[in-house]
Amino acid sequence: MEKSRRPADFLTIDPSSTFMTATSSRNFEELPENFLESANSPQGNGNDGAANSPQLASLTPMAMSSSDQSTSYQYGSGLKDDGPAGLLSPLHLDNRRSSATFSQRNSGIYIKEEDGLDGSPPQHLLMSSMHGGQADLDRNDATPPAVSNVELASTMITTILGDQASPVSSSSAAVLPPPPQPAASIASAAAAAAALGQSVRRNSIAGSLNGLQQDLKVDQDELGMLNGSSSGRVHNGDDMAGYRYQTATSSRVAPVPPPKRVYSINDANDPLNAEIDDDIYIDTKDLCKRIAYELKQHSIPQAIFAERILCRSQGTLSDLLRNPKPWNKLKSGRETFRRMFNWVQQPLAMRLGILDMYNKEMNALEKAASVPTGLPMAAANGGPGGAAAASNAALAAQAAAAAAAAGNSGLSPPTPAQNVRHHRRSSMGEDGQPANKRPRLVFTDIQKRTLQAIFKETQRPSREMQQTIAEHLRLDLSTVANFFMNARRRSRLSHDDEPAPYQQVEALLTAEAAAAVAVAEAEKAAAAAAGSSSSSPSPTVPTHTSLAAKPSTSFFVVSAPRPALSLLTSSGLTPSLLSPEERRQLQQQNSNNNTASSSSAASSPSPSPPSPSPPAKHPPHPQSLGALLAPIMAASGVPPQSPLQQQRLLHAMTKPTTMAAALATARNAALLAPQALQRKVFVPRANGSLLVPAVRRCVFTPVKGSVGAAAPPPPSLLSMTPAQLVAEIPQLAAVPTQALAEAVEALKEKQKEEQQQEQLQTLLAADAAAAVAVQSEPESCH
DNA sequence: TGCGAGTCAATATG
DNA sequence: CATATTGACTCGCA
Repeated sequence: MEKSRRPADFLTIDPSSTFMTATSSRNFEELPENFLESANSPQGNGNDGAANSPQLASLTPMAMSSSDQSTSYQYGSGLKDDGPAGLLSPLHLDNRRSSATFSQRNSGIYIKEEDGLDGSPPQHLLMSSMHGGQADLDRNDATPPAVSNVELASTMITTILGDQASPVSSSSAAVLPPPPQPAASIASAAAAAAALGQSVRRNSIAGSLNGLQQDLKVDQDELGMLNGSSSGRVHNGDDMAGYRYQTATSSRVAPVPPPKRVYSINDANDPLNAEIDDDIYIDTKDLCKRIAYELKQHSIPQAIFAERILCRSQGTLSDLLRNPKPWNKLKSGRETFRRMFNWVQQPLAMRLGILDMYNKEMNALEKAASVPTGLPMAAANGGPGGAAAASNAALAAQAAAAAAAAGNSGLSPPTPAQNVRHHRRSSMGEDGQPANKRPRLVFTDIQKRTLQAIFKETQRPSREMQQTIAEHLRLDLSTVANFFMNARRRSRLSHDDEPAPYQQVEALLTAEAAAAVAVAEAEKAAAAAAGSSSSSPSPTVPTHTSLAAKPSTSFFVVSAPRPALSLLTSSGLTPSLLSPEERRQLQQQNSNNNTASSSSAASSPSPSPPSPSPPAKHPPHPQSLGALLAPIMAASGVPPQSPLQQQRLLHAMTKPTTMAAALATARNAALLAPQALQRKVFVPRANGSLLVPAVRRCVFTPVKGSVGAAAPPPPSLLSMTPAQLVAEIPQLAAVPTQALAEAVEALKEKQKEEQQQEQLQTLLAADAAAAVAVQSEPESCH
């Protein structure tokens, strides 16, 4: 498995120590349905990972209370062996109290100084602040409201960090005017804390790390205690009032000109831009779970988080959260996950504060006077339970503080993706004139079905084929190209769970399983007929007992997938891709000009497109299912099948495999019990890999080779091995095995292409009428 | 130039 | 209203 990661490089999130705690049962309803499952999966289980890989690092659990002491707190110094670059140095805190200690010892952000930033060696700052109260804040149903802690915590922070923060000067805390309100003091404290972290990082104050850690240790312990017991409140009971006030104050305080949303590519001041060592492997899956949890926990809308933390759109975030690519597969996309990671590493107050900071920034930018500045998260704090309100009050204050800090500490907006669109095509013209805002194209059902069906057959159709498709579906070529591009990528994405290396294989979709098996069957039959193979081949490795010695001469199939049959019949690869309703509609619509309708009314809509510009190049093929099958039946001698069987046959026949496969399918389909499709066969890969049975796809691995000198064998022979071919056609004995094999493969390829094209024609023709009918709606495709 | 990656942002959907 | 979907766009790379 390529997924196997070097333990040392595996940075995962320990669900058990983060949101998978006894925190509260109420949380579970907000968690992904498979949350427990996944959280306890080996991959996601920090404990397991920790056990197996002592260097495995996990996300710091924050805002969590748990008696679980066995966190995957593995920021061992050995995590990295490149000396000073030891990312993620551990925060060694004692565990006096379970909840507080737990979060304490795991909290802190780990920032790696960039090597080239200031010339100093990479340094790592362990910044941690008032998250002592996080546990309580989050555990709002199990702990008395931790309210006044804010003040105490702030004081504490100020005391502990203030003096270190002061030297920061340059960009952050020093800029802060004396806060006029008590709340502001909190803000300044937080600002100091934040600034400290940044300054430390910025200045690479490596030496201060140890001392700071010590201080933080004490600080956190105390904070934790304080937070866990006190009940006062800095201000009155109006959390949001206080918060808003704070926000407003900080806004005033920081007369920073509306920071044009200019993105710094790499702002060293931004903790979210903290570098993550290349050797670190972030478990994006867990990260996303964690993020999703955090967002829900604090009622942070995706849009807010996406825009203010990640500088991405809501849709992007949603997509990432739902379909995170493995870290090792990410390229520039790591940036986004890195920010997520860094954000989640922050103390709770900081996390929320940053959000607010960006919020304010945005407000200033957009002059959205109507937009309340309050915390986006749990603003109304309808959060479950009254305790939540209380704790969130404290939280809000902290957040406000952090916000103030962040807002004045030079925190920069997120780093933009290198390839984000910088100019929206839908840009409003001057004076709000809605510039040519072409409505977004939405494929019609027919278009989509057709495209998807084709995609199943050919993930990468040739340019010509795309052109044909575009013509038939009345779409732009670019649209078709985009579709396949997107489909490929998203298909790839959705299959990321599968063994990646195998995806490099010329992967063909499910229905091929039938043909694949048929091929095997045909081979077997041929072999038997030729009398060459004395004994029946192994059920799992049909006919290929002798092929091990010459793997290049043949192909195997990997795992005929279980769902093959059902997919075969439902994949829509029938002459019509229409639903029954659609068929009815079309039959009605076409009843007028539909004179020579196909014989099979049930499955064949009128193929004659009444379009003004019919695709002359590709005249429709009024073929019914029966008509399509007839030749096959005749050729194979297979008696008429049930409709379902016919569909299977047709499907198999139209697969982009070889005609041999189709014929073999036809010949054997009747004999093939559904179980037959579950047989396992194997594909010898160049790298020796094999697909596992669970793989959904059936894979052919045709041998690449030049066309040999051998005469083209009949289609049904293409599925044979050279030995079988020779047995079948003695004349071929003179042909070298290798040449024979190559010739066969070349022919297969050729036939495959031809059939793809034919199939496409059929497909398109069959749906032409429907497509036209549907597309003739006012929407028009282009 | 074509493709893939990463996104945006309009729309769907719940 | 929040989240999910998805066609199209931009950028980097081979």
